[in-house]
Amino acid sequence: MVDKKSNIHDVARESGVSTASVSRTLSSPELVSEKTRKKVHDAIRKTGYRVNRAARNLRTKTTNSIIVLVPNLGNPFFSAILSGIERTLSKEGYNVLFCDTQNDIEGAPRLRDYFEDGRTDGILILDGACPDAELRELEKSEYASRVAFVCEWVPKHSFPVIRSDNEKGATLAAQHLVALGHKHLGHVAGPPENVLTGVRKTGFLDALESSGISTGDEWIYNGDFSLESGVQAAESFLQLQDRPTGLFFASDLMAIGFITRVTDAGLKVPEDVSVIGFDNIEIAGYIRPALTTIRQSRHKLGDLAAQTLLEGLKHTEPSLSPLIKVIDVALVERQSTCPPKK
Amino acid sequence: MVDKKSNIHDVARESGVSTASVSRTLSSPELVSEKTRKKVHDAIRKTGYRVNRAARNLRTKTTNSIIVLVPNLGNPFFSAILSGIERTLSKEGYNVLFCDTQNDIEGAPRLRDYFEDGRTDGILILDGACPDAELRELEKSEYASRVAFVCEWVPKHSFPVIRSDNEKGATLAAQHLVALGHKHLGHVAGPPENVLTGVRKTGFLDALESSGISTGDEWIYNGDFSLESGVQAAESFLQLQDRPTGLFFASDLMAIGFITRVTDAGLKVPEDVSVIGFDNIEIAGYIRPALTTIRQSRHKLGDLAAQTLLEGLKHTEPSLSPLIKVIDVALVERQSTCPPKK
DNA sequence: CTGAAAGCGCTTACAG
DNA sequence: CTGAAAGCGCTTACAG
Repeated sequence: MVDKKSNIHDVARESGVSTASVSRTLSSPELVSEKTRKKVHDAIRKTGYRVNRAARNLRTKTTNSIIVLVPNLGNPFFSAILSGIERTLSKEGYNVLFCDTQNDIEGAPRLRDYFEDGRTDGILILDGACPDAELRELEKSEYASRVAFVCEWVPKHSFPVIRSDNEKGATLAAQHLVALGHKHLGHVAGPPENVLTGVRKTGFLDALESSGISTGDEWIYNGDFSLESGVQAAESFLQLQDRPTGLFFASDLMAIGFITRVTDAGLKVPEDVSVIGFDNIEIAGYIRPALTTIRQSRHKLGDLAAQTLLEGLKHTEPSLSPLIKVIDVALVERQSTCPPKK
Repeated sequence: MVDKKSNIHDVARESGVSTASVSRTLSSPELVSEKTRKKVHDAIRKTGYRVNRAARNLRTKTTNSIIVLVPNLGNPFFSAILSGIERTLSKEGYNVLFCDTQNDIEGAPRLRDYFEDGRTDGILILDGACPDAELRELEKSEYASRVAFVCEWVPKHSFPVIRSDNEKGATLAAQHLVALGHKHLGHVAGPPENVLTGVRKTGFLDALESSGISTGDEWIYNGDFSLESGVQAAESFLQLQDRPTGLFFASDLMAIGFITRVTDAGLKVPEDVSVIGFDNIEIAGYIRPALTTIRQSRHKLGDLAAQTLLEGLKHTEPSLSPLIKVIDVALVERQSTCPPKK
């Protein structure tokens, strides 16, 4: 029954109505009589007609697509977030394009070009290292309400940000360690230029102060969130004369890399050093000692980000006050923390 | 200098040539005199012109997009493959759309619709559970050369398949275990309906036979590739009267789940039971004991799949003999295997 | 090498 | 409620 690809004219002919009526029964059925609707639907079934997206997009100046900018698609940390984004967006009928921002360093279009291209209706950015100039340009443009940040963000911009409650996470980590009796603590942070690095570090130190622990002599190490940098942190830790008894890591992967290296060196976790991570990636519960960590609801993050962006597409004007949606986090106590040795 | 979005007419006016010349200098510059090209490029710079994709797509009946069908975007196993796909495709100027096949169970278009929609130029499928009827329909259609499978596949179809050398991987695992002196072996496989399950299981058993080990009494357990199913396998293993001394797992995640559970129960890996995985995911080298496994080049898999599909887009006719590209695998020896106890 | 013009397949103001 | 017609922004045979 189907063979040659059919277009709206074929359907119009088949059903004996105008192309306008065909188009309307598809886009605004309430404008069309039931009788016509039925004829059109029959004809569509008979012809196997499908609306041509390119034509519709050209006509309506819309793309039905959302671009997601990810710093590294190969990093499993993002997978749950992306899954949440995809689910919500595809449910609303959007195509989801993923762009790895590391890959197209060279020929990458400027952010604004994605819009002027007619390539996207909106952009979701998971990359805090986004070029400032391009963001400023977008901010002043008519596309300002079509951009949102997830997880990471660039400070001093007015785009919505959907992120975890990093401050609370860091505070929970500090309080947990303090409650166990630790006094000499350390922090393995992300890279200095990353937004999350500052927020989590400050949150951790502030919470220590509030708990009556004078800060200033903590051991601080800057990693890059990866397993390997956890190993590096361990190397450095092992050189220390006076080692902290408890450590807060800005990512689970770094915590895991650290535990592995330090265990190989003969130390015991948590007896010799308590370790608490951040993220609660799936494997955290499966390594031994099972990792105590801060749970981030990554799926929810993606979900909410998609919803927020969709909301933004409806308004032409960007919201006046910068919109920040903070997702709750929680301490997940497992085996990698315990009271310090006397 | 840029404000209102400009179109090809603006550029034509600005440069004093026809829209045809503008279009040509962008798409087929060799057809245009250098003088005209220069005028056009100047005008483009001045106006900030960008080709409207929807219009070009409509006109050329092309989409410049490739759809990637993934069974579960949240599964980190796929991330490296997707990264390879995205890199290769975006380098060639394609948009990459990811669709989670679990998500859109309901409103998912039939495969053929993605083409008739004008939504894609090609489809890359990572999901062996693809509906057979839709594949048959595609196979007979004009789109037959625009589809390729990666990692997994559906048997008895003529689409290209880009996959790892699963047979060799299973053989290497068997030979490694046998070389260590193991005689009583077991296999934790994927789910029965998965293509990889059969291939890896058969490869393993055949290699055992060839090594002079009579097969038939191995312990076989069907998991689903996940950490949790590795734990389940361990539960079952612990009940066994006469336990195998060496186990081959169809995924690293299952191997890791198994090690964790069995270690909690007081067994020692590898002394009490040798474990070998499949995949070589990054964490495999960081757990303890470090996991002996079979390396799959996931990035390369994605890369080659993208190239193969792109190649297919150039030909109208599907290749006569089904195209199968097999990527080499290798044994990665670490700490989770050793000779059996006497 | 260049331009005028048709047309890709839709949607939607406009008129009835 | 319906249809005729314009037009979204390109590309490309065709003629010169």
